Amino acid sequence: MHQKYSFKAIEEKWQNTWESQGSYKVSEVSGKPKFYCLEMFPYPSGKLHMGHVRNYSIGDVLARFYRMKGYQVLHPMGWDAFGLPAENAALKNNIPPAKWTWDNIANMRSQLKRMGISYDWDREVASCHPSYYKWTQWLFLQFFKKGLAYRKEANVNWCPSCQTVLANEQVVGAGVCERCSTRVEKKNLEQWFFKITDYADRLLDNLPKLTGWPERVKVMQENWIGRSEGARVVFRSEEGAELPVFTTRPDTIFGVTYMVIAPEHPLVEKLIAGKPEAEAVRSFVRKVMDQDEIARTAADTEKEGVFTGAYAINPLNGEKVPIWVANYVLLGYGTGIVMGVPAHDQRDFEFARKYGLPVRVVISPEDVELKGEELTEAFAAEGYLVNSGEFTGMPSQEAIGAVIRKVEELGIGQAQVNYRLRDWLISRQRYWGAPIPIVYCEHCGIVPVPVDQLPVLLPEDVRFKPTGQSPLAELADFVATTCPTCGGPARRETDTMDTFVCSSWYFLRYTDPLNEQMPFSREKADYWMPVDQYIGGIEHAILHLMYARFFTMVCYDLGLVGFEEPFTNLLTQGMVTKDGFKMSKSKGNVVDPNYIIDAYGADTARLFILFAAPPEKDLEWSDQGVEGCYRFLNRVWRLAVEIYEKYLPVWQDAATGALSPAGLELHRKTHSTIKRVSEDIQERFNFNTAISALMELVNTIAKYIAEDQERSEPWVVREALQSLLLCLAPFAPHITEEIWSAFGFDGSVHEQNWPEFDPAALVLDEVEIVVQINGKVRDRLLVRKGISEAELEEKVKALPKVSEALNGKTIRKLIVVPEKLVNVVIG
RNA sequence: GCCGAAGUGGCGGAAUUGGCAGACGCGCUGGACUCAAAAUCCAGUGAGGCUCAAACCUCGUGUGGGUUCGACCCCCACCUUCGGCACCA
Repeated sequence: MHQKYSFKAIEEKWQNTWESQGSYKVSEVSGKPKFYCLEMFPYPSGKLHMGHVRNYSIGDVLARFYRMKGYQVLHPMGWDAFGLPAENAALKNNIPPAKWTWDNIANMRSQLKRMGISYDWDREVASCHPSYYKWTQWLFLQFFKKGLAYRKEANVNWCPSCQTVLANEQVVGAGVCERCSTRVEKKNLEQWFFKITDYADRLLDNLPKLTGWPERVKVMQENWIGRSEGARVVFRSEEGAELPVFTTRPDTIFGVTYMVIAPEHPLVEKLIAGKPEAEAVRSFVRKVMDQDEIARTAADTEKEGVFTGAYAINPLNGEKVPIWVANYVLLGYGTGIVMGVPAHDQRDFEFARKYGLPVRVVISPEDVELKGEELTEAFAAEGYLVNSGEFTGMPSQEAIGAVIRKVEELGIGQAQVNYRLRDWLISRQRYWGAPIPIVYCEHCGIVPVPVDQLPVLLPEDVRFKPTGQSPLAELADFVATTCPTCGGPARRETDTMDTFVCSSWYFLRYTDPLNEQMPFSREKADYWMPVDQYIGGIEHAILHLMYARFFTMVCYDLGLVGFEEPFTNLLTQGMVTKDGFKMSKSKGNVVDPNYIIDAYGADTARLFILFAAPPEKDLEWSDQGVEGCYRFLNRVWRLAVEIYEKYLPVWQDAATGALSPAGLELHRKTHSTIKRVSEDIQERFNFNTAISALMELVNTIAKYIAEDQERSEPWVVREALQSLLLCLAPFAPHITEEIWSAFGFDGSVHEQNWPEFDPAALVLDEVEIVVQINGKVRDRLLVRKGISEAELEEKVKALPKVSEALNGKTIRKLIVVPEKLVNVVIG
């Protein structure tokens, strides 16, 4: 063995060997358990960043671990390759987006290879390749056939910087674009949508079954879906126009003192027709519409409204109440009309007080009488009905059902569930995406491109000007086509699909990446799926993770797969920060993975990033911490060299005779380390503590060989070294492979069975008992294992510390925790 | 405002879930090796008190209470930080 740890030579050597031997290629094997380990595929921005390094290091530990555990491990990598940066780069540098993207992919692929991640590169996919987006388009057509892809005009989010529309999920924070943080505007446009709302219930109901998902991700999805149960009740205006409302509190219907309609509601014009208030209402509506959507929907925006001059009739008590228009009612939720119950809804309360509308109490707590005029805030809790006709006296829970039955009887309403979730807007007015496979024909209307004409290829000779229209629209050759149905002249859809569509099914393609007949075969998908461990950033908690679930459910309904949920276990890794901030160019705190690999090697980079923090937490980058990990690997190397020189000539496989105390301790440490590392990887994902256990083992081995003069029990050292290499292999694959091979051990370290610990090795003859007096540690006692409780108590009582503390007082109580602790309670 | 997560040495973090707080690593201090430095190795390292030294004692896991023989861990109230949602009827 070389005296020096030459990481560069070692890493290159083994990466080449693994590649030429196809070490990580995998196929289906019946009768062997499978493990699908998946990291979120990256956008090919050009360079790996530390977040990627962290993501893929975590995945690789698991992939290598489960391989050693005897699983068929599917561990693929690919590229989420459509998207705006390619177009922006094209504009800036005059490079075609395709070239820019493929160059970036080549660059990042070679970086990943330098990391030594165990991917099956034969399964690599790129969402911008026609062999992939052909199937994205195919899936779109399946959605279309099922009525799950449709076109409609809607008031949609528009990012003026990206010059395209966005899905609701892509508007974040205070109404800014998820990509570029530009403030999003609203536009009325005709667009393509996926009917994700049809799946709202299933997306919600399955959440509790996802026991391997972090609670917070599930909560975020639950909030996003925003299910609320209530009733739809149709009020009527005096003139007879239907005014349906959605309410979660039908029990408060006798407390309605006014109605509110959203300013942009189409009924507004009808209501004010011929009324003296008409002009005032119109000018109010204009004012609200001019207001920024974001400002208008903020919770702290002042509630404002005007009376329309029209009245509605409460269908339950026949009462006539005024209809108002107000900014706090949104057209997009429920029916866009709200029944105003100021006594029992805080928003209605504020509005009513401002405009002097009556506040009528219809729900009362058990022992207090509320008075509308005296309330300072709405009473929104449950209680008993008052002033509510035949329902008076009912508890509100019961009344909800009773009122619903009543309106059903009257034929003016029914129970209804409402969702916050909106349909997914998927069309984008941009070039670098999968073309939507649709043709518009003057005679036949919207016509899907027949499957045998897929893919609709993305033309490459395109000029870029972000104009708010897809650049494809300017390509006459692309636009002009013939109708697949009637053969007449037709025009192609020029919008492309949201890149989140492409990433909603890539995990299925990995299971069968070369299939030319189908996006994937059901057989292969059912073999590998669901993903056993998915790893990625928390930023996808709603977006990608909900879309992917939706796609999988649709595929299930289409009979393409035999499972509804794609990801059994989800690990959301924390950010990599430096100086307390997320690494970013603008902050100037970026650490380049290339630099770290050049200076210390991939093994050190991987080890540090896994050691510095548990995976779910944010990780603060530390150059000194990297040094520490580099030192550790050097220590491992020197230790191996020393063992090679001193022990290799006297190796023995098996135990002979009884071990010395030091040998026994090393043996025990070896097995406790195996136990610890196995549990930390498999059950807790605590790679940091697994690594610290390995550091302890190295320290113990070093101490042992420094003191071992006779070398009469070399098998203990051999066992310790082999176990160390095997347990370290998933974290630092190159150095362990090199040492394993230098010692002439069989095959590749990565193809060995994961070591099993021997419980017998962990058994101690003697255990240290902590002795507490009144709960405070006062002494320790070494006793033989299996000592009787009575004998232990005697020994404890005999301790000088105990008699000293006793000093005339009595022992009140003696708590004994077997093999651990005795607490003497003195009083 | 609502929901959720987190607060432990100089720093990153341990404590396998109610039983020795601070594992492991970084940093720092002292020592060995060296002409010197780097590298490496050894020892020490929560705060305070007492002591020549050791022994020993007190305090200590965001704050204040509580439960318990015993609390970083459980309960109640609060503070701070970070995320998500936010006029959703």
